[in-house]
Amino acid sequence: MNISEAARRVGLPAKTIRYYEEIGLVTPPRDKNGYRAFRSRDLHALTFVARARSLGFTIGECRALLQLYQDPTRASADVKEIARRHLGRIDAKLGELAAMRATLTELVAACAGDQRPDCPILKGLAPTA
Amino acid sequence: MNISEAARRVGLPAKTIRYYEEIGLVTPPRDKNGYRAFRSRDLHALTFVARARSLGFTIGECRALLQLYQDPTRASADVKEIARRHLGRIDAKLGELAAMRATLTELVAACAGDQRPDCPILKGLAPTA
DNA sequence: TATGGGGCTTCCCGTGACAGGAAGGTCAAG
DNA sequence: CTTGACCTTCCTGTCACGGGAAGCCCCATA
Repeated sequence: MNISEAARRVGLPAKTIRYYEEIGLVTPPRDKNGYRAFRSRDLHALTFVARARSLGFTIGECRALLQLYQDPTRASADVKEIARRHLGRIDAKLGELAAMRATLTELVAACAGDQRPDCPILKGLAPTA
Repeated sequence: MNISEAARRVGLPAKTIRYYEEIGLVTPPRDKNGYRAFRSRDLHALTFVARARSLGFTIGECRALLQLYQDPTRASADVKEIARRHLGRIDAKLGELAAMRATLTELVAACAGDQRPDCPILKGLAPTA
């Protein structure tokens, strides 16, 4: 199977699949003409990575998860540890964004949004001293 | 005032301040020895940008906000529009992260996290078919 | 058989917002 | 006079790709 068909099936751009091959996440063999020939295991790996990425795992984490996925002697504790760390990052990010949102919402609510120059948003950003 | 003192006062790394000068957010004059000489207006602008950045505005938005800040004939509507757009981005991001968090939390809860290979997290990432 | 239009390949540059580090000039203190 | 802390520019790397150029390859149609 050629790359565009593989891309269609796993829902990733062909560019991304080439990149994943370059960094060693998948290693599809080549046809005589040099075209990549994707096997079902390649599609499996790509789908796995696509899902992990959509949950926000980094490429490094995807690589580790993929190796665990392909290792029948894995310990689920190792998988869980990676996921827990990522969950921590997500919570941290959620906290940051919530704080930004709170401040911004206040400022936006306080701003008249008309033709006058007076603006609580700019005042909120300006140095206090 | 030299860069390290300016950095200390506005709470930004010197590297970042040089970068902000490079992209034209601040234009401190130079001493005879070539050192940047920060005036209070430069410190004001840097502090303003630092705060806007901490609220998640992009550099482009900071540039626009800074121009409005420095323009006494501005309309607060223009400021508010930038802030509203950004608020929309934050809400979108919060939504994405909340969805990731929900899925991940389920998977992590379902995983025993022991020495056995059976792992609901990996199952959740694996292709269904 | 020529040709035209896809699809495939590699290679290189650009993204955002900086961080790290090398090479070298400058300044104040001892 | 030297040392060490500044400062400067310049180059490279980050993360996860996207865009686009130059050049094969394959198939269908005239």
